[in-house]
Parts: sequence; C-alpha cells; structure tokens
Amino acid sequence: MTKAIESIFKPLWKPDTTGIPKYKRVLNAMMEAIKSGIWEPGSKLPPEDDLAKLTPFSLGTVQRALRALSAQGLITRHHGLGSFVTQRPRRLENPWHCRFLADNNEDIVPIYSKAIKRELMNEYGPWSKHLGSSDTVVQLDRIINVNDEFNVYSRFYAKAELLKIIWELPFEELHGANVKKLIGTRYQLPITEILHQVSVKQFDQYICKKINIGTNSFGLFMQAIARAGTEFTVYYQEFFIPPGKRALRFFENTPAPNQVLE
Amino acid sequence: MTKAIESIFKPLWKPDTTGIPKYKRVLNAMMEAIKSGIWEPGSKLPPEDDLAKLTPFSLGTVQRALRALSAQGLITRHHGLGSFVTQRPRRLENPWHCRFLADNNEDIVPIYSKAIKRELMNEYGPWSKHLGSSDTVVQLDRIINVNDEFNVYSRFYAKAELLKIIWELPFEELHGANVKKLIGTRYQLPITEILHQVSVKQFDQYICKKINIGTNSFGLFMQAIARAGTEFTVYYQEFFIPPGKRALRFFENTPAPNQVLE
DNA sequence: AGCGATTTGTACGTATGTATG
DNA sequence: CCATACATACGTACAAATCGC
Repeated sequence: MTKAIESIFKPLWKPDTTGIPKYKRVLNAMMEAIKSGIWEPGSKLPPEDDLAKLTPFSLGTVQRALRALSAQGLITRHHGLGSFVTQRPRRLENPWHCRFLADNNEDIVPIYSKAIKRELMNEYGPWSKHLGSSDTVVQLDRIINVNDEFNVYSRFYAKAELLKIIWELPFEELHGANVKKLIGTRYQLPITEILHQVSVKQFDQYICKKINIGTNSFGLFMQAIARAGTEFTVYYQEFFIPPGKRALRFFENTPAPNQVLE
Repeated sequence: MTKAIESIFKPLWKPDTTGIPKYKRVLNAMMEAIKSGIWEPGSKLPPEDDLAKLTPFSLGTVQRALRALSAQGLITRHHGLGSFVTQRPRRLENPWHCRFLADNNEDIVPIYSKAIKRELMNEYGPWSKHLGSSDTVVQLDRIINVNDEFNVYSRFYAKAELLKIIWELPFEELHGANVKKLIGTRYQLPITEILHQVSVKQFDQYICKKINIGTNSFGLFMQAIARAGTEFTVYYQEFFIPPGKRALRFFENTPAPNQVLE
C-alpha cells in the first residue's frame, strides 16, 4: 500500500530535465495515480505533510498541487478532515455524463446494473425515429440499482449489425458492465455528443413491477441519444426513474484537454 | 485614473469583520472594478508589486488573487508583459442549455417569461449551498409560458451585490427578457459551465396555483447552477415543470475552456 | 462540554527563475 | 545586456475545522 504510493512520487526525486514546474509534476503524478486506480475513488489521501515528505519539495508546493487538483474536481478537500479522491464521470473515457448525486451534492452514488433481457427486433418502435426503421435492432433491458436505494429500468437500442457485441457476448457478461464503456473499448466509435431529454410520465405496469414501485406511478422518463458526428446515431436509450429519490445531475462540461502534461 | 484605482482598494485597509480571506477580498475588489468598468476590457493592470503596495497585504496574497482571476477568465496574464482585462471573456453563447422540444423532436418551442416577484433575502435557504450563506441574495421569480401550452415556474437566485442589475433595473424591464443574456451583455462575467440537476417531486400549493395545475401535483424539478471557472457560482436557479407535457432536451454547448485551473 | 491531536486553509517575506521588449 | 513583470518555490507561522477522548 505505502509501497505503491511511494512509487508514485519516485520520479519526482530524479532531477528535472523538462523544466516543468514542481507543483505541476506533483499534480501530474497524483493525477496519474488516480487515473490508473492506485488511489480509488472515495479513498483518503495522505495528509499534506506526509505527501510533502514523500516528495523533495516544500509543503506549499504540494499544497498548490492539491489545490489545483481540487479545482479540477479530481479530489475533494475538507478542512480538518482530509483530501479524498472524487469520482466524476470523465467524458472522454466514460460516456455517462449524468449520475445520481450523493447528499453532499458533490459526489455521485454507486450504481450496479443487471441485464435482464436481450432481443432482436424488426418492428417499428420509438427507437425507429432515431436509429432508422429499416434494420434489425438489438434491445437490451437492464435494471440499474442505485446505491441500494432504488432501481432504474433501462432500455438500450442499437442497430444489431453495428454493435454485434451486444448480442454476441455471453449474456452473463452484460451484467454489471457499463455497456457504453464496452462499446468504447471494443469499437473505435467516437461518440461526439449525447443528447438527453427528460419528461415526467406514468410508467406502465411491467416497468413498475420490475423496479418495485406502485402500479401506475409517475416518474422521470429520460431518453439519451448518442451520436457520432451530428448525423449518425450510435444508440438510443430509455430510462425509467422512480420519483422523489435522488437528483440526477448532468455533467455537460468537457474537462480541459491539456492540463495533464506540460 | 490612479485615483479611481486607489479607491478600489480603499476598503481593504479597513480591518476585516467578515472573515473572508484576504486573497478573496482582493479578488472581489478587482472583480467589482472590472465589472463596473473602472478597468476596461483590454486595459493593462498595474504590476503585481504595485498592486501589493496598494493593499495592506503581501505580494503572494495578491498573486493568488490574480491567479484566480485568470482562472475565471476575467484577466489574462503574460509572462514578462503584464496582466490585462480580458477582451471578450469566454462564455457560453447561449446560456439556455435546455429547451422544450416541438413534436418533430427537432425544433424547439417558443417561450415567454413574465417576472412576478423580486426580493432581497438574508435567510438561509436551498440557494445557500451554492451561493454561500453569508451575503444578501436577490431572488427573482418568473412564470415562463411555453408555447401557450403550459407554464413553468422559475426561481432565480444570485448574490445581490454581484448582480446589482437584477434589483436595480425597473421591474417592468425584467419581463420577457432573458436574464442570463442581460447578465452577459451588462457584466464581464464569463459563465463557463452550467450544471443541471433534475428530479421528480411534489410541488407546493403556491407553485401549483401560480402555474395553474392541480394542487399537490408531482412534476419535474430542475436546478441549474451557473459557474465562472469551476469554483465560483454566478447564479442558482430552480424550475418547476408540470408533468407530461413536452420533453425537455439538454444541449451540450461546450465552451472548451483552455484556462489553467486554480 | 472541553481539550488535544490531526489536518487543511491562509498568509507572510524572501529568493530566484524566466519571458518580454 | 538591462529593466520590467510575471512565475515558481521555500520555510514558517498561525487560524480554523473536525474528530475522538
């Protein structure tokens, strides 16, 4: 554990050749550690003093790096408590850009999804408007458990031919996986924008039963349309979210591209 | 000239009662000066040393304020040259990030807003979390008519001192105007991101009556948080949207920030 | 309720580095 | 090369929030 953390700061002890300011070198090292998972989301960082001792630099320098990390949203700092790794969906790696908020209005709550149905379809449906009506469409239904508090029903649609993986993969492997991530790693599909629409409507019996809420309840209905370019739709998705639970936050901002290096 | 600049920093010489950190007091004073036009866009600020001498604080403190102003996009700094008031601060073109969709799922429907209440407040409330709890807050309530089909109730909150225009402007001029646009043209405040949150909840009696829906109806509750930089909140807004009507679409206009954060 | 111990937050003064004109 | 002006860095000190005893 400590070994891993020490290794993060090892490179800082070597004399610098690049001319990068020290506080940025510290920042980059820590950013790398967070991204690569050495520090997991939610975990507590060592106190400033300790960090400073792990580097050949002064406390103030380390503090500045921490302040910048906090401004970038990678860590959250609490006076008198400590610094913690936050988890914010990063647009580039993770096309999720809406998540349920924790009580502190800052962190996001964990979710776990379970695939429950997969079908190939040729009919016309609400998805046709977005995916086109001519081709075979694969539908994947999942139930997303949010922080063990409530369930969300999700329907995912894509052209079967385009996303072969969805119906070729063993069904079990669709559990828990973030399908969008799967798409991202497996295909080189550059999803450039995701449109979201929300409205309030009455859920049908099937949905209500599946997510364990009273029959004919009203709830939040969200649609997401993921596109590559402005024309081409990669997938279309529907979410049925029970009322009154947690607020859903949209992260519409892309993190600045080049603060990592230099 | 110099007289005006000196006057900006006058208040800093008085002993602080509020507990606001010095670097923030410097920041606020300069922000005020830029907003109000004492420093015009493009003009050069005095060098760090001079600024420090104009305040009772150290160079480092002034530097930190300048760094933060730069991160918020209000000033631009050039090594060896000087600091300048940003010409056209980077902001979202259209601060409306979401609109109601027409039936063709493509166009947006027209809206018209009417101001119905304006108040100054000192209490603690849901806005405090975003705007801070110490200062006086101006609240502006409006009813937004959507395509003559239904009404949305909107509550707008901002620090009174920051957005003087909201409560200094004759009440009638707040009708129909896009307040955000007003802010954009009148002040040099670059809104770089707007966060949105949605949830479904029961509206209170007052709201229901104002937008002509049945008492105790459920509906879509949306919150919007507009920021300059990643830290500073410009305003906080709440929307109460009746159920089942039209879908609300979120557009992503990314302002592509290129600023170094801190 | 009080009192340390821990930990982050702010601030100062000073020194040196580096880009610009 | 020089003066100007921003950029980074250090070491130190104290303030303030939080937690556990």
